[in-house]
Amino acid sequence: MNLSKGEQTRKLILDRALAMAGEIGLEGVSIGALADETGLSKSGLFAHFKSKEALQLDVLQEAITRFTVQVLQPALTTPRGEPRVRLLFDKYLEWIRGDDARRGCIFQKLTSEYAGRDGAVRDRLVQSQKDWRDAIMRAVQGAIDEGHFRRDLDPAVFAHEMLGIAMVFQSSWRLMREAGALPRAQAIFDALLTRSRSVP
Amino acid sequence: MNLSKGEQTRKLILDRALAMAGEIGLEGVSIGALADETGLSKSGLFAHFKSKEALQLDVLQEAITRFTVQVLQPALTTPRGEPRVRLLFDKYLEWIRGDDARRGCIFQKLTSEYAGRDGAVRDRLVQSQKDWRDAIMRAVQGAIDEGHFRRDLDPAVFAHEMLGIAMVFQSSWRLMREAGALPRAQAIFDALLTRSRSVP
DNA sequence: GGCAAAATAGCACGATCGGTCGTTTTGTAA
DNA sequence: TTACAAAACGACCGATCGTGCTATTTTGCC
Repeated sequence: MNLSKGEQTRKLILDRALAMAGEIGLEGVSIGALADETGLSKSGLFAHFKSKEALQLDVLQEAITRFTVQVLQPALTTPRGEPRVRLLFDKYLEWIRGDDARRGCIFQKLTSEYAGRDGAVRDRLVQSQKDWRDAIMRAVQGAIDEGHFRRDLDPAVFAHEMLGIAMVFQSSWRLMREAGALPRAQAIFDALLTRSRSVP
Repeated sequence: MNLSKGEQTRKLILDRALAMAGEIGLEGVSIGALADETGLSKSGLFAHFKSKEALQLDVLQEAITRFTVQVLQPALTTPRGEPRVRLLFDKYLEWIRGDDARRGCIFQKLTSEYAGRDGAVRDRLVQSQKDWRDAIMRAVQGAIDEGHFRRDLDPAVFAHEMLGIAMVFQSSWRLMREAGALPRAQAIFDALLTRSRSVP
């Protein structure tokens, strides 16, 4: 084990904080509740961060890192073109579905939470969302270059539509708890792919 | 004036609470801050509601009422078919854009806020969102019946796509603050209309 | 104008908020 | 094993949280 005790604890804190933020929002993650969750004392936990905003930024950064590993990196080892676009969407839906620990897409939560605020957290969030959309657009442009997609397809429009499908899926799945949310999202994305393909 | 003093004050409270909820969320609207905002004392304000949850439900109901007036009712006086669908979308974008007092779609905020919770507020929110989607689907079905839209068009899919366009618009407009968000959303919706029309 | 009812204010409560101390325990390297 | 630094602790700060209870003011009706 090459992690010092402090780094271990810090990882644990961020893990729990991420789970909490996914349920009650980032502002809602209080130091006291987080201390209870991790089994630390309030002051002991707080010592790892200079302020609550610094904690929030670290939590957001942790989410960005996990998103990169879980969604973006697998795409790099997938053939350029439509397969890569398709994989990005599939991994994105997986991310939104989450697991036992992390339920729902935390970025969507933070988007609503920080849309009306200012500050470092919002700035970092905006940047991450732009990066994500750019990654989609690059993959789409790749599919155009490969001849999979129509030459007159606008990557920005494709990205917009793909994000829309995912956002409604998140709403249907998490808030409404509809069983048919996933297949419907996949079907609509299939239709988007179909009308994006170049005519043979 | 046919409103009693209490009803007047109550309207004022709900108005300010709605504005606050749009910025910091419904859970974030504290009694104390709301009292300052309205010029009332904390206890004086609290006397209008039995609990904070009751206040939250009343605020949500007020939002639903305003949405009905601003988006749904205008559609009833618009010709059935594609014009009515188009107007629903336009009014919806207007609602999302909001005005000086109410910025952003409060339902989207509440969707993220209450996706992981349980209780009366979530239940009411889910119902309102289902009602809204049903309204879209009815309008689309009307356009199919009028012969404007393809017979094999799935109203649920159309509603899903329309909601997606609006949600990404909200994100682009409110969080990212992109100037081109509105025309892009309108262009994508135009494309959705085009491919939904019946071939003449 | 008087009077009941409604509306609002004042005050206090236990809990929790983010944050700061000084102190004690624990990990680690010599 | 000892010495020192890192980590965690408990107590405490002023402020605010939601929510009671009791006065006091304001309103609307006869």
